Amino acid sequence: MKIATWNVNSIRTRLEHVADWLEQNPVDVLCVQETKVVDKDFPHSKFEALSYHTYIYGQKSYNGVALLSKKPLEQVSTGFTSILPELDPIWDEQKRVITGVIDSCRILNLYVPNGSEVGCDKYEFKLGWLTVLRKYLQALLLENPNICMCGDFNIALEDRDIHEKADIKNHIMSSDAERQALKNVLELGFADAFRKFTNEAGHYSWWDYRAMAFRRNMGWRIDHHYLTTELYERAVSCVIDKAPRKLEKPSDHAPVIVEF
Amino acid sequence: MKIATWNVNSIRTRLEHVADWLEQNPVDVLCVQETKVVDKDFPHSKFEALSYHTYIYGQKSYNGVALLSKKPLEQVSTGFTSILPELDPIWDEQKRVITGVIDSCRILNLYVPNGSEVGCDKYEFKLGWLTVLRKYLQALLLENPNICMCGDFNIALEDRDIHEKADIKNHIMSSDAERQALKNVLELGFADAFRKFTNEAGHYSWWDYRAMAFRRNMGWRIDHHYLTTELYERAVSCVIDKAPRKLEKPSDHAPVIVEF
DNA sequence: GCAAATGTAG
DNA sequence: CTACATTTGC
Repeated sequence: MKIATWNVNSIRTRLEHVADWLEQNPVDVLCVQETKVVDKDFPHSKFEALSYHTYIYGQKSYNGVALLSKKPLEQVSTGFTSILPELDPIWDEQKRVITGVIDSCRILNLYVPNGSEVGCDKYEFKLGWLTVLRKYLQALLLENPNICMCGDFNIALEDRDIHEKADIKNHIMSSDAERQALKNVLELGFADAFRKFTNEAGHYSWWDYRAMAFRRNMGWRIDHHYLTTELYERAVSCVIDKAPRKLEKPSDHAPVIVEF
Repeated sequence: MKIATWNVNSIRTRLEHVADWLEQNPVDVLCVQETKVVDKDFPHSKFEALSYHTYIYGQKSYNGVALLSKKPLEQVSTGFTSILPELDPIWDEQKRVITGVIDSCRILNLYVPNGSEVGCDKYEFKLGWLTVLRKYLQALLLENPNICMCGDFNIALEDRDIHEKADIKNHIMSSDAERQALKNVLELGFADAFRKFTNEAGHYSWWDYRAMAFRRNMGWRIDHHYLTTELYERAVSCVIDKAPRKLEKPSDHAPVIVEF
């Protein structure tokens, strides 16, 4: 089974890129982030024409996630509160979480808050969101031993995941508190699929639009597949496809594909 | 000699349309309105590559006029105040006037204010601007017996120049005061080149982007060539080229070409 | 309906 | 650097 994750930075603007990529890379499930579209305007038909089922959780302008799946998904749910009803609804005001089950494997598609800059209100929201994610996963794990948690985490967990080694501790996406908050999540029993196969630095999934970052390979590896033990054992590959980032008007992220 | 006028609604957005059109229609002078660009950002090189000289008078976001000429122009000047220095400088805050001489013929390229709606401040400004234009022309005529005054006049002088005959008197671009203000200008000795050759209604140069106006030919003839007597006698054709209005992302105006 | 500017987010 | 919303102008 192949599961891909891709922050497309607007599904409508990137519609041709995403459809073309799916035709070339007929993965079982594509986890999409930053759809930036309300549900009534999601371009279902383009993906239905490629024989994909669509599951969406969108909002106006910002955020928004979707699952595109060859086979129908089961037990689809959106947001934290559908699993944790007692939760403060503020955690679902931004649409960042969608999940479904395929072949007894729960696919969890996340768009973790960016956090803007270390110490600001959005940064605190990001850290809080990750503690909510931990609780949410504890609930999921009770029912689902096999979870593929993927998406745009907006965190580079290790220095080898970042091109720039200077001032990492004060930078958003690599500060100690962010890394620790993510480690606290992973400690529930998740491992990084990409690092099962590749140990070197220099592999990234996101390059800022500014300063010709892609041409200079000044990137960050912030899009991940975190797998529970059995799935991690079964994993046979995890690769970043830089090709779509080279197209005209690309997303700033590249798709990442795991096979298990 | 062929002189064209075309409100391009942003020279940068329409750069390919205008360059392609000039290649297909190598007129001697193209008078451009609504360039919407400051002088330092005008795309000179595109037109120089087509062997055109460029003379510009632009501003940020709004208005802006340009002359594109195969042969160098002489006595180029911009704004009313360069000819009428005693004039209140408010009349040149908006960049709407550029002129130059070729083969003893003065080409005057105008972007007359739109006026928004009858009776408002902008409407009064439009009427005032036309009285200033009259004074400006009186000065020009002292030196130049042959003047081709063209551009976007934002006035349809006769009912046959408008698709819609209802409520014309209260509509911007066809109110009595606007028509009279323009007639007062023309009375200095100008005649409408287009009407030398075509008497029927149904010929327009502008169609609103809204309500599928072009598809329904709900247009207005507001882009004109007004010629002094000798030029009018020499004129051999005056045609509206609707082809560019049919392209993807067109200007709302079509070019109009006079030959004399 | 379009184009441009501004502001926000990333 | 890019995407989207909003405002202004036509």
